[in-house]
Amino acid sequence: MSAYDPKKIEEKWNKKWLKEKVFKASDDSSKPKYYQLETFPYPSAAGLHMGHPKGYTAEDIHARYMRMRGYEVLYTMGWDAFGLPTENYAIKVGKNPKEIALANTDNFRRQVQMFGFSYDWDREIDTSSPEYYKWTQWLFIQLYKKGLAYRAEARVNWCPKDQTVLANEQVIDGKCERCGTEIEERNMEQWFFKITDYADRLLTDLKGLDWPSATIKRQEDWIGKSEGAEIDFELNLPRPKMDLVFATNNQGKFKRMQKLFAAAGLGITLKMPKEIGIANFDVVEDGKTIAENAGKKARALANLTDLPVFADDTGFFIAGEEIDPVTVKRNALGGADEKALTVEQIAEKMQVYYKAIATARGGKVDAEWRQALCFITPEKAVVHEEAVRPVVLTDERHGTLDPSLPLRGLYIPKITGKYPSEETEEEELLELKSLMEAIQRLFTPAIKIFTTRPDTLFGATYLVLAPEHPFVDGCIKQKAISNLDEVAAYVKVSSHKTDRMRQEDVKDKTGVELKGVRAINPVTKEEIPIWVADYVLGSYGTGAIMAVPAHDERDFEFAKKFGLPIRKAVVPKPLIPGVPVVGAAMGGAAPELRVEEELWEGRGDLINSGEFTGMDSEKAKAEIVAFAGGKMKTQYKLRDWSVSRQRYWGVPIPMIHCPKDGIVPVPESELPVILPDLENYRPQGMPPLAGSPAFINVKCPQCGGDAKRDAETLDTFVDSSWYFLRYPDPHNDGEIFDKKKAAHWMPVDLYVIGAEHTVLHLLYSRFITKFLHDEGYVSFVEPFTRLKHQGLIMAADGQKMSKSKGNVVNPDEIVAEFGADVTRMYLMFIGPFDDATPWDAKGILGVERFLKRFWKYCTGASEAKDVATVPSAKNALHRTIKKVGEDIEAFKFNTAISALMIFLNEAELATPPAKEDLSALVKIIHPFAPHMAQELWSFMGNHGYLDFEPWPAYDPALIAQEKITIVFQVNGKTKDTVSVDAAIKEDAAKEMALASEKIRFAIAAAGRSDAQSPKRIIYVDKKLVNIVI
RNA sequence: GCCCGGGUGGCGGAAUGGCAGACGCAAUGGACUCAAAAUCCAUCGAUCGCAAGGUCAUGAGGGUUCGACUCCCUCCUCGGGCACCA
Repeated sequence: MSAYDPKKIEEKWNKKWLKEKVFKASDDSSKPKYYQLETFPYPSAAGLHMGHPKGYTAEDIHARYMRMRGYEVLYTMGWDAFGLPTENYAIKVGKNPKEIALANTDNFRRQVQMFGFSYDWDREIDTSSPEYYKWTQWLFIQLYKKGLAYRAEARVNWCPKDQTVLANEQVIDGKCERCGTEIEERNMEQWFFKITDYADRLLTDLKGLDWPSATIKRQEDWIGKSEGAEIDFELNLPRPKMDLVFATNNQGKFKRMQKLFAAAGLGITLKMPKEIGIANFDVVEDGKTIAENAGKKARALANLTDLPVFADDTGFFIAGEEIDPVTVKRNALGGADEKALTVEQIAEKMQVYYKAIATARGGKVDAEWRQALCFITPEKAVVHEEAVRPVVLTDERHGTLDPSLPLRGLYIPKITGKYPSEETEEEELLELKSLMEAIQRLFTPAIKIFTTRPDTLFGATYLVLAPEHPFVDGCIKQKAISNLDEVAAYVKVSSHKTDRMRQEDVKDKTGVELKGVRAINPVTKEEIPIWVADYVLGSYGTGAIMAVPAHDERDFEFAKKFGLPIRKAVVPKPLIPGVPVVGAAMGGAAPELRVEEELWEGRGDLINSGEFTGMDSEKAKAEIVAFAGGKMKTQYKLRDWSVSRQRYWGVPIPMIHCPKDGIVPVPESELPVILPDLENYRPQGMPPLAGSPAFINVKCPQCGGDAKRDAETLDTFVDSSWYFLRYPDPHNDGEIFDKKKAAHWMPVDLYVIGAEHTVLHLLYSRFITKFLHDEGYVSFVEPFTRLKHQGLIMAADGQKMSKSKGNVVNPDEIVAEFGADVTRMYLMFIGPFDDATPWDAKGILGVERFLKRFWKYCTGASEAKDVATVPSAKNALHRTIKKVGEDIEAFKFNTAISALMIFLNEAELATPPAKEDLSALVKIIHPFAPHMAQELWSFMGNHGYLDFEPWPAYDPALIAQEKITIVFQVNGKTKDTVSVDAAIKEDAAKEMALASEKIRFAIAAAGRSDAQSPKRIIYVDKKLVNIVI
């Protein structure tokens, strides 16, 4: 047998593997499935960098190992080929992006094939191919149909160099993630995906995933859930008298409501539509919820008048399900003729129906009666409110529901115990008290704030509004403040600041007071000033905060700077119960703190807090919120996903803008909307596609009139947020994927991605998966079961590899010099898989030597050494089989390789191996160095591929037979080591220890020459004996 | 500022409560050779000692334990992330 010649054998096996489609994954194998995925690369002009083969080799080792363990492995490759760098590069070299992308993918394919990764190449996908992006477009349309893709004007990040909008996530340190240019902010109309609808599920479903904890943490942080409360601060402004149109044609209802409004003393005159000259007011109540129905009615009327509009709808929540009486009646009657039934009979049928729902939902019949309101202001701002009251379904007026008794009433309101028709006006007002309170709140000038610290409400000494808060704008427009110019100037200055600039001012807060208007602290009833400051963000919460300078560092700084009052509401818990913390405000008066007193942001006991004084601050939160008339509220930092890009090389957005019908999706039968070849695809202040009349001008699919296509393309993160669902069925032209095939292969069992993808790609992919779940396409809610990250390969100097630093190691050169197997193995041996480790040009020599020696050993060219004699390497082999298998599963490839090296070091000293042992050895190195192992396998006279040979089993008995080394210690310090039988017992070990010369010597040296007995002897099984003296 | 990870020989790293430095690189000495490369053998944390052996040592300091790289506290330092989210 000749010497190890990687070039020759690697070419040979790579060709065979490809030609014979050895790694084709079968959709209907009887073997258990295993789906492995790695981030498909962005095929850049630079070719592979060393980080790619590091992650890919790990996956390939795992894939080959799993095949040997009897799994049908789906392991694939594809190209995330759309995107800016390719487009920019194409512009630079004056070629078409498509040409560039094709050349790049060809190069990438050549490179990954050179490494011998065991992909099923028949499933290769390319996001820039119409076959693929047809389904990206289809996905967009599905999201649009569900209201999850919407257009809105928004402040966006604009990269002036790339001439496009970027998602918040693509802005790093105020600069473009791709090109590093400083980002500008602009207001533009954009497409968004409503990922915020999934915020809570994206958070809770993280539990139970086999992901690195840091990645889970980063997802959680990004979603940014905060539990707090919304509290209204009334203003010292008079409540306006006003007319309000009630969106109903029902005279009876109108009269009752009119009386209620009058009785509540709100200064509001309720009018019917016909009173303001609107005769035909009619709306179909087909909303999914009562709030939606109320909204529909209000909106329909609001389009016809400039007066504020009010609409209501009523219904029930029974055992968690919302149902309006109209629906209940329809379902309860089940097609029966209503006119043929008595009122009692209808009531009975309805109650049976209610009961059935309740029983289906776990037997609980407790229910809530709800009245949903919708107000629309003359400025078309929409406000929803709801009044909720528990009711009990009864058979008798005050009894409980017993299925065996005859059914009577429909419901009994809890307070008066009467049917609505029997109530007096006062009683009805009492019943609807919470509703009237909600109305009252709506029409009382107030500012709604969000806080996570409602427990500190008694310490709120001023409010702060974001400069973009509508109230600030209102104050300026209506000239409601005395320092108009000052406020207007401040708002103007901050509107020119980017978020980035605002952040730079963290330590120097600015702001102005709205003079002439004050807010009322809802619990202290004190009038407090209102300020405008850009340290409050308009885009989070309600854009307004209550400032509690004693318990919030930002408010504290602001209060110090502008001389605002600071009042303590919480003091730290006393260390000894009952004894107050020294320095805390004691003994009553003097709630005002001096500025130099420190702030306390932690939990504690309430002070200066009226009836809540003395309570634990955490426990007081909910009670204070209720007391202040606020409500608990959960906020998320997560924002909707902006997906429009004003560039060429991406997926065209499959939407049509019709002057008559508005936005109309391209009919699904007309997909894909092909990205056309353009003469000029450079961005020039507008999306390149807008410059192509042939593309843009189109007939509206709805009315057939002239319309225009959307000229923007999709963020490439959309392409990659579903690609893992395409591999199970990559060539399907009739649907996005076959549900059965997806159900068979998904979810992905193992996903290896770079640490840079821990937020966006994962979040987006999880969102799309959940959406497809909700649409019934997949049954699971999380796409990736187990996740691993590969650490970077750094340059030899410990720096990141970069072209500009000239420290890049080129995979082509390394493979040409050492071969793919050596390169693969060194990438795995270099350090722990998820650590960033520097490339050591000399270090690879060690792996090369090892593989050469391994080759020699297996081909019989190495002679047994005369230096020492190790009778058999069999025990060591079985120990190694165990170790290598366990390490592959745990992604500890460096120690797996080290175990193989240790084995060879020992085996070379032993007698030549038996054939079966040699076979096992070749099998366990195969995942790491598959070309060499396969060549050895065939040299040993075998046919077929190692990938389908079973992974060798180890014999635990052989491992147990091995001698073990046991340690003797005196006072925890090792004094002697002996090799003993693995089956050694405690008594024997202790005896041996006490008999040891070295131990006796050590005991004597420790000054106990009087040979007194040890205080204690500690025995750890198969490890040590420790003699304590 | 806050949150997460790290810090072990000249270097990459191993050991997750039980022999610190596995495995590999580099280095030194030797064998082979006319010579070099390749290969093979030996040494290889510091320190004291002729030696046997001792002492010190896992960023620093404290603690828990029979025993700590490993667990706890304080601090230093490097890397990454978030950054006025109320």
